[in-house]
Amino acid sequence: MGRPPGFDRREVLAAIEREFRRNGYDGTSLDGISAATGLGRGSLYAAFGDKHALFLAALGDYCDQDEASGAAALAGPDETAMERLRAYLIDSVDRQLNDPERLACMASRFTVELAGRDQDATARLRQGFDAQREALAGCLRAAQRNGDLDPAAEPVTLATLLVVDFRGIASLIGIGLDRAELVAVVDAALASLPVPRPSAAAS
Amino acid sequence: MGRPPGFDRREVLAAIEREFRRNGYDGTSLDGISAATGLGRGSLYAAFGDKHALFLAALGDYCDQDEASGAAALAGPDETAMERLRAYLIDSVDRQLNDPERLACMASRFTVELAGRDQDATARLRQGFDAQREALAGCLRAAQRNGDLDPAAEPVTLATLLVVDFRGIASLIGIGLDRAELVAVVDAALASLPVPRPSAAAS
DNA sequence: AACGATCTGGACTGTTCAGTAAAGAACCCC
DNA sequence: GGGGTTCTTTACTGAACAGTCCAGATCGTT
Repeated sequence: MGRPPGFDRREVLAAIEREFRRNGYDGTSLDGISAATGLGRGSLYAAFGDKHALFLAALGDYCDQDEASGAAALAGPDETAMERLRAYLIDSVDRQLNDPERLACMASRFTVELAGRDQDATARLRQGFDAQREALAGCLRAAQRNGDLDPAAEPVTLATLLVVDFRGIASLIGIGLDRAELVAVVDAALASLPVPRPSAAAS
Repeated sequence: MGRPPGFDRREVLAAIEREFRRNGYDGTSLDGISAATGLGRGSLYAAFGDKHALFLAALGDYCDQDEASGAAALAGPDETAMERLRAYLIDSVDRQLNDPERLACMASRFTVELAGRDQDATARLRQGFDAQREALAGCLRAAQRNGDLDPAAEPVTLATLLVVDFRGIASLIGIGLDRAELVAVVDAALASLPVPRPSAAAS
């Protein structure tokens, strides 16, 4: 009963996410969001609440998708764990490079902008960080099982290092590094993972 | 001739820098800067120009100091190059951890916030990036000369990787990683630098 | 086809913003 | 100590902001 909403929630959230991603939290106005989504302010307030709630909805939606796609990209058989790792990192570089505005991902951007200021956002970002790190750690454990990685290495620490690399690269793309440099950095990061001791030969 | 300014330019720039660093570019108001510096808007405009010029002055001042202190911390005899490298990274972690608000450094913050939007700022940040990378590359070359690092490794690529680590860590401190984790990541990053081939024994 | 519930979009409010202008205070030089 | 130059403060302007509200449009239900 009553009139149904005339918009697709996912589409609207995607447009909102892009608006925040481009302009930052403070730099984004409700007028801008209204223009980007085609919805009036009244509709936005009725559907999502105030600016902060609106932002959290967009951030949550982004994180949900990011966590799911990351976990999917890194899951698979032990034999190809290292390949998946490289593909995951290269893919994130290319996705940002191919973005029409080369915008950093939501996570990188708002971890810097909102940490220590917006507890709700920080909590959601922390959850995303944990998920990304755990997905990477799982892939590293697979690589260890396959003999591609020193079994004595601590997967969580190395996974943290990879997230650090991931975020650092996302930050620095905006400064003008070209694809070749970025790929070289990714390869250097992967090449530097501890190889198995010679005594413990691989299968 | 005429009345001299009643403030210390460096002090004022430091206060302005902190204000921008805490609130971001869009989140910083001239009222806030006025309160933080004790100067009226008129004085600020007369001394530095508009908000953008004011920001660039603070950013430039920060970068100048950062580049100088980084180069100084990484310069020294070949024998202790690896120690300097570790001290440099640990030191940057501690400085941010000890910051009363755990604010990320100017470079990390504004590379994310202003890339692709503020050409002047991006250019200055790029210059800072190049300086940091070159200082790190110099230290890596020293380590190579001392036999601590594979002489076949490309110092600039590894230096880029270290800047990536540096920026990534700066981003992630805000998310709540504790010091032990961060130190472990720094050590993992350093441990993973390519060691010399066994055939080429050190001096 | 008419009702009522829900959605929609524009108008409105009070606040804050960046930037300007002018009046007043402080200082150096002569 | 006076004059002129520079600094400092305050008040002001027009625009943009977040958030609210309501009249009208739209659709499922009966």
